[in-house]
Amino acid sequence: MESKKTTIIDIAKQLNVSKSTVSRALSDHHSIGLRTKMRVQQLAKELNYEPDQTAIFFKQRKTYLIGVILPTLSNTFFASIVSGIEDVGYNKNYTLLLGQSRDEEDREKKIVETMKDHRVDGILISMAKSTYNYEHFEMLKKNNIPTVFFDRIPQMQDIHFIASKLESGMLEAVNLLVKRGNKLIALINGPEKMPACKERYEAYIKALKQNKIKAEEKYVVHTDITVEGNNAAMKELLDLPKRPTAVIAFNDYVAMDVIHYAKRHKVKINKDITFISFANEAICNYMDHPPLASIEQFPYQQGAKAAETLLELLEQGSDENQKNFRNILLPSQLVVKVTK
Amino acid sequence: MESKKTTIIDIAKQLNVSKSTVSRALSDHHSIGLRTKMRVQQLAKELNYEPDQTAIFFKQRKTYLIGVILPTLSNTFFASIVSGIEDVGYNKNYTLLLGQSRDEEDREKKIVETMKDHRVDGILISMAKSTYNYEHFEMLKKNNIPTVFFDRIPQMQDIHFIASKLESGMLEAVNLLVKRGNKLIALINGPEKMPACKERYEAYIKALKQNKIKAEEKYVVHTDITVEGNNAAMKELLDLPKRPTAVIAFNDYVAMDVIHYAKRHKVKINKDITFISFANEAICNYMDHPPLASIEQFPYQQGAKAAETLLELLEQGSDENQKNFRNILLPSQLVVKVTK
DNA sequence: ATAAGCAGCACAACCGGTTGTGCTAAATAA
DNA sequence: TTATTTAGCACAACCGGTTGTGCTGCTTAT
Repeated sequence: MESKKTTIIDIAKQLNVSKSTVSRALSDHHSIGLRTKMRVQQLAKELNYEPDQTAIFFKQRKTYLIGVILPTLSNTFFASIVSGIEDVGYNKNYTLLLGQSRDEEDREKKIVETMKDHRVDGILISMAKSTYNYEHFEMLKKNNIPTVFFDRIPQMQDIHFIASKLESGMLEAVNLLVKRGNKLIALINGPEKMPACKERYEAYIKALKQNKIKAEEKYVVHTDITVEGNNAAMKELLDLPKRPTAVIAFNDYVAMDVIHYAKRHKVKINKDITFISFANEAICNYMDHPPLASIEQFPYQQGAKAAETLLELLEQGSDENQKNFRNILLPSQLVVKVTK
Repeated sequence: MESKKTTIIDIAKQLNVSKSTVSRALSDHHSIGLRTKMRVQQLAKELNYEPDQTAIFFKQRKTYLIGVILPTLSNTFFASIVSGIEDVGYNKNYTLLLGQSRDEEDREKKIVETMKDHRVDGILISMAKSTYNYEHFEMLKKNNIPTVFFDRIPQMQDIHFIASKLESGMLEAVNLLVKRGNKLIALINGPEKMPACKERYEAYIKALKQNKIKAEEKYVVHTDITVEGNNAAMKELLDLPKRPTAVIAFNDYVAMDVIHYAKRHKVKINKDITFISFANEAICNYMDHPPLASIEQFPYQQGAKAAETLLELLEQGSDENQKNFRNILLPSQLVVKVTK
């Protein structure tokens, strides 16, 4: 068990050459003679030499690390995104530094600091719910650390971001519902503050308009995404004088709850009321009464695309990074779960 | 926009002091006078000085990085584990380096190399399915990189590991089934090569024995965890001359499939045949006919414990690390889903 | 008044590589 | 044969900090 790692200097001493010679010999520099090259390389192998990357990183100012900051991994959506990021990074020899903000602004800020301290080459962020102050994002800009936001985008000018465009999926959903004869289409949306909520609402309104259905406020209800909140939202809809014939739920989990609730209240799923939701999680495939369809947002692809975008930024000069800001919106897509 | 980062030398020059003085002033060393300390610290603030961690890491031979290597994040179980690891690491100022082996031995090896290159302080690994050669693990040992294995443990001597002990949960499961009058208890196990599979089998045999039930080979079937495999396994059991009255499934996903299959074949769930499974995923709560119970393995806690263990190893000397090997088995626990 | 002690700081080595420059000897050209 | 090139290597600076040692000048004790 060799006690210490062998360095370039150890090799230099044993061979009575200078350490620069060793360095160049190992990197196959032309100004080193074949004989010495061989000797160095062989001894390096014998001594099990491995360059100290921290020294190299230190010298080259490049770490091959990319920071990933997101609310939590305990969420299939984000976990898939990270999975995509890692795959892309792996192929280009980048390693992920991971931090969960837990949706807390302070923790997010501290993680950003840590990432900067570790001199990551770039950062991918999905913002915490509670983040209202953007100074840590501004700081990244000032420090010229390439940053790409994904999914949860801050309201800032001149940033790179990538997100899923719900519009396309929502339109498909409404089209399908209308084609099946639905005219009273309700929306169970999430917490009003969330950008994702606002986006769904706008897409919903737009899709209705395209189908020449006039939107009615009472058919849009909100849930805080707890079981109780979900049930309450469904109750609200069921209590309406004219029940909706279709419900678009904030996501699959909400859909599961409200479907469960509706069943308990004698609603025939996808007959009396047709359900459609967001995310297209695997769970849907195992439900006895899954929603008719779910709008897939392709988290893995989103993560992969975000990583690719960041890596492109890294390859080009830092001047370019502050110019052409990439604002990428990936289309979502309706996936029909129940065919019959 | 300051073009370059300010260094300790910039400060030293402007104040006409040596860089060592600046360094010590910033770290509040006692041998520096109050006046200079103040001057240095103020200028440092003005110039927005931030120490270059890569230089410090390089000098101190400590990175505050811990590597996490696992098959995939696209799996609730592993994602939760990482979530637990990150939380513990965060509180002790460690950051995670993440790599997915995708269950490929080569990729696992390459990731281990990368982690070592990045001079992580320690590593947490859950082994890839296909890993049969352990030389990269041995290498970690030789290089004195503290390593803790979790969940998927290699068959090696003298390693630290942490895993979930299925025995306790399995015993609870069988006890419950027997209490409810079941005597023909089947096991739908996973791929025979997987250690998790072997462990379930042994726990199953042991639990039966404790309940004085004699195990019959035909009541133990295997699935490759595909939908088809799951259905085939269930078919095998239903085709038996004497159908089992209870089935313990490899995990919740398998359970969902086989329950689905059984229902299609007129089996009354948890009446004709009682189901119990592993993992206790959230999905169970949304099924119309969930298994009677599921054996929870507390992945988040497992991750947290693994991280704590590694951090303890980091705090003690490297001599100690190679002596008292921590083999921790966390008890699993039966969670009853259906109360009526 | 002088020696001893200590506060306060500078100098330099070090971590392990990379890289620009310069020296020496052999090879080639004049 | 002498001048010029060039191959092959050594030397040293550098990246940005940390840390051991030594020097200076003031304060205190004798």
